Amino acid sequence: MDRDSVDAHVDRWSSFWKDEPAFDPEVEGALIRMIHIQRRLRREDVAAFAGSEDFTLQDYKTLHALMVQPWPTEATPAQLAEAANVTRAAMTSRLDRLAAAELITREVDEVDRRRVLVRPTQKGREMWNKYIFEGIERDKQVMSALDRDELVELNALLRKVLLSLGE
Amino acid sequence: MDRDSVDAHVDRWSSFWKDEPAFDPEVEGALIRMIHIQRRLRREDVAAFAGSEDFTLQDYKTLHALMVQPWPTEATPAQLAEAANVTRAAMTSRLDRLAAAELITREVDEVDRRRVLVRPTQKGREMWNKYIFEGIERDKQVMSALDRDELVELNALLRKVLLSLGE
DNA sequence: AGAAAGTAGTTCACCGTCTAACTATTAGCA
DNA sequence: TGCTAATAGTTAGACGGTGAACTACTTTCT
Repeated sequence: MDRDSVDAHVDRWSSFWKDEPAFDPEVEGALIRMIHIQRRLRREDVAAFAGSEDFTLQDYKTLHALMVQPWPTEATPAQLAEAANVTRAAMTSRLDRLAAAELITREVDEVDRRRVLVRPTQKGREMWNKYIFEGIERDKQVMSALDRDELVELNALLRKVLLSLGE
Repeated sequence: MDRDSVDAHVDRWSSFWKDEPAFDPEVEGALIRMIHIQRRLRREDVAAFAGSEDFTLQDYKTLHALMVQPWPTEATPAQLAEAANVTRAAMTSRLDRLAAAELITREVDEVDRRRVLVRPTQKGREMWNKYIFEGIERDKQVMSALDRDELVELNALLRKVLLSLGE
């Protein structure tokens, strides 16, 4: 098996801390590798939206968080903020943008008038459709080194971690 | 094997796109799970530095990027920017903070006077030592669901992906 | 050697996100 | 029923990051 740059990094630290049981090269290696994979994917996503002026990657991610909701496709700002991993305050301005572009609607929930229900417009659905498949394709490309069995195995391992964290 | 929230998410989309070969639930599942694991870890890191006013998580990450360099422990701002995944402009202000706190020194490289060499001070090394082990401990906790063989297997899979990306 | 192109770091203006109020609404409880 | 606490969303101000200039220095090419 070939070695990657993370092996070199982790080896250095393993020898530096050879008497220190706290440092686990396999744990650090796995986490650093995940960061690198995410970083690569993010850079490709940014590049894909580089020319897009009035529909940014951030707009897309927000719209995606909405479109990915179970039927009926709607969510509160708080839910979208959680999904997009930003504060509700940040989500407010993101939704302002999408609403101004008529990609979503915001409607007060009559059952609980504190809540707002966000829904995609037809235009919003079409916009999402225009980008989602390219995104999926980039995802596939990034993971293309693994065959089916390996992907299944990878998911089994990651699932185990996630379940242990109580999500 | 138990199912996690990502399974539910991916299953929904699999049925929605059952005639669409582009969508690969294993690819999407793996990437989303990596995001969730990273997010969890980040939140714990943020929480660990919540009370720290004059030495922030960002300060720590920057200092860490430096301390992690091979001997002699030094780096240019550009290298640190790459490691920390921020622009050189952002790294300038980060280094300003660390230099003001006397945790690093900045010195013009006499061999190539365009370059600046950043080095930790004794105080910087001590500060890093004060936090690094807690960080390692958090990392271990997050991955504690996997035994040794599983960690090795996980790294093998991630390494394969990373090598295919040409890093 | 001298001009042009390239590179490293910094500065600046702009933008997105965060924290901390604040408003409106609902839930809990005496 | 009323009073308090909690919750959802928004607003305002501060902070950090980005991209684009700009300066200083080095490399390349003729």
